[in-house]
Amino acid sequence: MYAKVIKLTNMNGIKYDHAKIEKKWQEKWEKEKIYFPDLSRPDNKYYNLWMFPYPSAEGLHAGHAFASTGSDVFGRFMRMHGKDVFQPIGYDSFGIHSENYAIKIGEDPHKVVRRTTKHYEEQMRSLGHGYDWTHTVTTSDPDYYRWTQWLFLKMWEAGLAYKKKATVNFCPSCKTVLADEQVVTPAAAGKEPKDAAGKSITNSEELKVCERCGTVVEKKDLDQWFFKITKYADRLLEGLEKIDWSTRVKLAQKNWIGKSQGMLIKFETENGDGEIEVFTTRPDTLNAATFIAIADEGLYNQESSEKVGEFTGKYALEPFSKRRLPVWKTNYVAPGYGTGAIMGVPAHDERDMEFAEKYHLDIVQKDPDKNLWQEISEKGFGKKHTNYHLRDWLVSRQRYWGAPIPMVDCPECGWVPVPEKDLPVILPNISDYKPEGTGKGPLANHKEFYQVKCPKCGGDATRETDVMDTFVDSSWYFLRYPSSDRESVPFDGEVTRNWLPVDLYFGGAEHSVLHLMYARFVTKVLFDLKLLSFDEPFPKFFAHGLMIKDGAKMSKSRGNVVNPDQYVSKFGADTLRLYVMFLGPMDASPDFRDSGIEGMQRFVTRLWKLFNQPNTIDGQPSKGVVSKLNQTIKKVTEDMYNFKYNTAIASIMELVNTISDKGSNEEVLRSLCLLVAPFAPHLAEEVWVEVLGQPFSIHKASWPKYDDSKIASDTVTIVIQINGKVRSQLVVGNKQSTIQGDIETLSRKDENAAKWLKGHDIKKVIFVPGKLVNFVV
RNA sequence: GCCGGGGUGGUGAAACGGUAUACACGCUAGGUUUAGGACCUAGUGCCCCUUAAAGGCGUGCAGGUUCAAUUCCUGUCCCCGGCACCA
Repeated sequence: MYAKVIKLTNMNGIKYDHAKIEKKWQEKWEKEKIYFPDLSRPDNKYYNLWMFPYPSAEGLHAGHAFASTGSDVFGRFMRMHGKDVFQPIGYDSFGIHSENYAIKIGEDPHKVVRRTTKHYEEQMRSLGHGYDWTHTVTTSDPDYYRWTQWLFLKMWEAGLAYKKKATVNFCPSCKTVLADEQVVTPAAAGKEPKDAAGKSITNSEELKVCERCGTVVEKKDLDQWFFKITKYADRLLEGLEKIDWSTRVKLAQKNWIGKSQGMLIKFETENGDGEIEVFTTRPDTLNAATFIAIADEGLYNQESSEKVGEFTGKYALEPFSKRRLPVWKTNYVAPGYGTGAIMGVPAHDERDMEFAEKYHLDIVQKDPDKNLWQEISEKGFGKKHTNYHLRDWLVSRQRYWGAPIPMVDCPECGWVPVPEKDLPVILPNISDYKPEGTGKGPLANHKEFYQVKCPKCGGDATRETDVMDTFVDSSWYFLRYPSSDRESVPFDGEVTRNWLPVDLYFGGAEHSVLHLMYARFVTKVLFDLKLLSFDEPFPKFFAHGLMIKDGAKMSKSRGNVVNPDQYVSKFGADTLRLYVMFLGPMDASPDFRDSGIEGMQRFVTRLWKLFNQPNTIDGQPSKGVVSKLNQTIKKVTEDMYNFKYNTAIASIMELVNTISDKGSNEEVLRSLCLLVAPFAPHLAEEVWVEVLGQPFSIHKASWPKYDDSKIASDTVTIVIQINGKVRSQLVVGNKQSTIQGDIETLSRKDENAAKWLKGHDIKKVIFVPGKLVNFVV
């Protein structure tokens, strides 16, 4: 088939028609179902999951392409290792993002989501990802949210869902409450901080804003639904020990859970009219306590950076010595944490010291006494106690675009769950879906929705009009994918047992304490309910970096969002895939630039020409080419497992350079094609089938193996160092390079080295076989 | 403040005890082309030097360990991220 061509010259005539070839194989892959594994046969299962996107109006941007390609490349790599890779995709389509956009353009969110999900699907197909399009999930579909509501009922049955009046975070712009986890620093939100009127705030120090819109949150006392995630605090902490996640993400969760062990200690007030209980992690410093500080909501909410206090006029008694400790109201004690009261120990706590100095309180120097831990509990003054930073998960939202909470408030029976058989509670189509910020959601204006009969007693009752937080939708979606075709259950027992947990979860680190913790919590609850056989959903999670453009995180507000479509149509999906994977390691934050992608296009063209007009040599390729090929297979294979696709591609480029220079044969080209396949699936398939004449499909072919014995090349360069400085080099035979005597002799004969050795005593010789020799003189 | 992750050419980056800058981008010169583009060839850290050879200096900064340090250790500065008056 190949003519004998010595030099790669005059290849300008060969064009790679990416549009035609990519379309051709995308259709063939779908027709032949090569990415649709048979879920009834799980022997070689590999569940490869990328965090599903919320379908925005703008569509996927290049950052999505970077992340999703990273996931897809690994899925292809595993498929070429004989795994039945299940790689599903879906849409996190409920929630404020989609709803706010619908409000902005004045269109029904149902319609908006239908349009945006369609656009996403087209974009993801155009990138050539190996998704199983027969198992997609859309969280705003009644078929899906029916089971989100089912999950709520399970929480209720397990005693883990409750409604309670509490001081909660409220976003005046989104006109809804937020979970603690959704209240973040402006930097984390990636937004300019704004006040309730939408004006930018420049003094952004220590501000807490809405994760969605960047508006400074307010505190309100409202009746809200919570999930008791605090009950799982310890289990969530312990589970971190057994999962393969980066320390960075694990620590973020650990910090968020914020476990601290200490004691609750009671102080009687002076005139015997009560007692004050404090939480402390340092009961051993009780002897040095000089005052009691209690939280004051009013002072606390003033958000003063300086410590402020007011003396209450009361005194509390230190339990052992009965010392009189003044009781102060302050702003530096958090009301919601511990007992909302602390003992002030200026000698052992900087903050207490600052306060004591400001208000001229006593400062007592006493050494800590470890025995106090025991003595306090023996005397009954206090007891050991563990506190957590983690709060219960606030799941209700006074919005429209979410799954209605399936509960009914009956004047006779109290809160009654909607029976499972009556699910889903359909979200009605209404036109007045804008939030009003009255503390009630838009559904509260619709009698036809909330006027119901009590499922228990049949009397008149009121349906809950709040909907669920989007993070409830996404807390269990990975369970639904393999069972998306089941109508009568949220997830099928057998399929779930066979295909879960997820083998590799690929996603952004920004979800460290939101989605990832909620999903772990929900999994543990379902495990306890004996509905799952595992209690960690994602034993391996890889956090990719966030793509940068012009030095800043891509975001619509900055106007630096790159749409991949134009690059797909101009350069093709393969070039774009290779380009974004080549930018840097997957966990870095690559900067997208146009000039780079043109360079990658050159590489793709070179590849295409190399395969179509190869400089084939008759018979066996040189040993140098064989050794380079084996080195490359080894390097690429190792890099793939570490998500260092950039260096994997670099070594493939090196191999291409070597082949261009020294020639190849069909066997070498086949291996090269296989190495390229995960990155450039279309080009590789075209070459594999049409040029190399191999059976369809390369994506089910075996990943090439390397032969250790063929890695070594004929000659090796040995570095000669004198006192650790490189002075010369020797090119010697492979065998000779490991013989110290030979190398020493050759080094002395080497002109350059001899110059440095002349007139010196050699004190020591360090020899690293096959690498270097170092003379110490 | 505490806890993570980082500071390497003009740029993205590689090496992570053993030739610092692989692989690319960009740039310079030459070839090819009617021209441009594309493509091909050569060069490209800094200093000294007409050039080359040879040499010196170079991985934020200052020390240390080692025959040998971007890599290990100590101190320090800066950037990014998480948590935070959480007692």
